[in-house]
Amino acid sequence: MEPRPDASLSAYEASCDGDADSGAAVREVLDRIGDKWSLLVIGTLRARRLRFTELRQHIPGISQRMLTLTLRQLERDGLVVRTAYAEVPPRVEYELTGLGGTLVELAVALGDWAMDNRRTIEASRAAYDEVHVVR
Amino acid sequence: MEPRPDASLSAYEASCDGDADSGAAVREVLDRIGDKWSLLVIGTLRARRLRFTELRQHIPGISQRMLTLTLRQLERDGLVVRTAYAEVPPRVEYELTGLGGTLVELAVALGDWAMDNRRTIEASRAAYDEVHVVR
DNA sequence: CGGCATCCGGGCAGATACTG
DNA sequence: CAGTATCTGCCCGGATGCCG
Repeated sequence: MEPRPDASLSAYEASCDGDADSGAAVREVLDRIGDKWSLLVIGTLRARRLRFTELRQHIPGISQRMLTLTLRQLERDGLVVRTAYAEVPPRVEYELTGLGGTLVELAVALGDWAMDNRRTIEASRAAYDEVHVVR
Repeated sequence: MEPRPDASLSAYEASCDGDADSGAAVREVLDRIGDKWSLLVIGTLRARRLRFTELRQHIPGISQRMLTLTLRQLERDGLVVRTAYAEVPPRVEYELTGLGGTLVELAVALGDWAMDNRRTIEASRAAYDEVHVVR
C-alpha cells in the first residue's frame, strides 16, 4: 500500500475507510511498542547510547530477562542497534536507529503526559474506588 | 502534542534527577495506556461518542471481555465517561473526557507512526530473521 | 443490548543457575 | 559484563453461559 496521500488522514480514519488490514498493521505495531517495557527503553535511550547495565539501572523494576527480550525485539524491528565490543570484560552498547529516533519523541511525549497527569489520574482512581468498592 | 511550557525538562530527565517515584509513576501510567487495547479504544473515540457494540466493531479482534475491562480501567482513570440510558433495549455510550482528549492526540500520533513505518519495520524483521533464523 | 461470572489453557515473566 | 537456559507459577485473555 502507498503512503497516505493526504497527510490529514489519520491511521484511524484510514482504517475506517475499507482498508481492512491497515487496522491490523496498526495493532501489530502497537502491540510491539505498546508492551510493558519498549517505550521505556526507547525513552531511556533518547539522549545517548547506553550499556546493558546502564540501561537496566535507568529502568527500575525491569528484570534482566525482560530487558534482553525487549532489546532483541527492538533490534529486530530496526529501532535499536546493538554493538558488541570484543573486550574483556565484554561491553555491549545500544543506541537508537534513525527510525527509533522518530519514535522517541512520541515516547517522551507520552512520558511527559503521564507525568503531567498522574495526580489527576490518581485522584480519579481514588474517587472511582470510593464509589465502586465492594464492602 | 504541544510541548510543555518548560520543554527542557522531560519526564525521563526528571526521573533521573532524584525524584525516585516519578519514574514509578510514569511506569504506572504507561502500564495502563501501554496495554494491548487502551490506546486503540481511545483513538477510536477521537471523533465522537460510541456505543459498546459500535466500539467493538471498530476494533476488530477485541473480545467482549477485554473491551469491558479496558473501558472500566479507562473510566476509572478518568479518561472516558460511561453513560447508560434507561431504555429497552439498553443503550450505553462512551466518550472521551477532557483528560482523554489530551491523550487522544498522542494515541493518533502513535497510530500514524505505526502506519507510516510498518513497511520499514516489516522489512527490518524479515532481514533480521534472515540472519538469525535457526535452521 | 450490554454486560457479569466462571472456567480454563497458553504464554508471559520472575528466579535461579550457568557460560563466554 | 552480558548474556543464555530452564523451570515454574500465575495472570491474561478467550469461550461460554446467564442476567437485567
